[in-house]
Amino acid sequence: MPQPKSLNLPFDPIDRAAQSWRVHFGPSSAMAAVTSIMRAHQILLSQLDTLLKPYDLTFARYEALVLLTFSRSGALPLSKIGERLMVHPTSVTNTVDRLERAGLVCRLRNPRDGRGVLAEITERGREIVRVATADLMKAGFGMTMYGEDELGQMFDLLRTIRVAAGDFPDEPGGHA
Amino acid sequence: MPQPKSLNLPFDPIDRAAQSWRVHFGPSSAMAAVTSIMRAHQILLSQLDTLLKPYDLTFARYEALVLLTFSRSGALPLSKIGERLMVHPTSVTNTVDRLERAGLVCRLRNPRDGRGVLAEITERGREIVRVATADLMKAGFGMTMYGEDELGQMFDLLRTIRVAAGDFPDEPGGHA
DNA sequence: CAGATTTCAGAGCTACTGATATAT
DNA sequence: CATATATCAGTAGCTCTGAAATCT
Repeated sequence: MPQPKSLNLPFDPIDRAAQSWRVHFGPSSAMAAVTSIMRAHQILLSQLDTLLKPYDLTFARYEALVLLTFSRSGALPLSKIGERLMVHPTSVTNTVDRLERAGLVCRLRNPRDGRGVLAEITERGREIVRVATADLMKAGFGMTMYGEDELGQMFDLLRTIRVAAGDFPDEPGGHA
Repeated sequence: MPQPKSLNLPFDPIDRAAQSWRVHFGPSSAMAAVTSIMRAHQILLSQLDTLLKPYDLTFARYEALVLLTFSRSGALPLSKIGERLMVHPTSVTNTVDRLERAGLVCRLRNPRDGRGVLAEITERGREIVRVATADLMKAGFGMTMYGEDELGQMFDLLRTIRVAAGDFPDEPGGHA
């Protein structure tokens, strides 16, 4: 049984590892939290990619498309896309390549900076975002087991590590 | 600037995306939580792999080594390794291949089941685990910005999605 | 023979390095 | 000229599918 299928273990593998860890090395809460994040990521990515597969999208490509939807003109420099999505420049090139081949995006020379390239979402791209987003929302982003309060707690908790990593300054002007 | 380096944006990109999301599609707390998990995973993996690079280990290979350390005989069937680490069988083969080539593990035919193969940690493997673990603990697993209580909250919150994914039954016999 | 374990070949995706062409 | 933007080639990692060999 690969990933998407349940593990169906009779015990929590992370909790068990944490117990062994405590015996062998000492305090293990950091290790348990890290491993939990890794596993949650794996579960979510698997579910989201499965939901998006009918549209020949990965979550990364979907995120890029949505970002373009949010922009006023429907077009953004590749550099800005990489910045917002927090991905490597070469990954952006690759992502836009795939989206362009699928006709969901087209490349334009940046009129305000000859060095740059804009990715502009096409009408077909907008349509795909509409239906894919409807699917994702129907599936609650794979987070239907959580209440609003818990989702907020998770965001707040994980904000700390993102601030510490230098993603952005820790200004109190957070979410409402 | 690649991944490990800070993004240094003047704002929280996830929070900003969540605001746009709310305007365009509606409630966005699930989306914000998912994206936060994705980013936290990326940050942590990058930091841990950097810490482990001097030992020619990835976090996945390190986890496998540690698991063997925890076993009584220092040897486990590959199938059991995949189960505990929640990774695909072919990934286990690959992981053990790399560890074996590095002399940290050796393969043995399972004496109790001719179909199976055991991975047994070598003395050199144990030594590497010792020093690598010391490094990781010194770095607090990249989680030094959190207190014990927050690490516990994170584990508890993420336990819910792991249970929902069918990893293990939701018995109250959690951690103490 | 049905089922479990492992391996292999091959594909896809993301990440990164280093080099390059272009424009500022 | 030094810097920024994007691309390309190549490497590496994990994941997964499908097929095969081996053994229970």
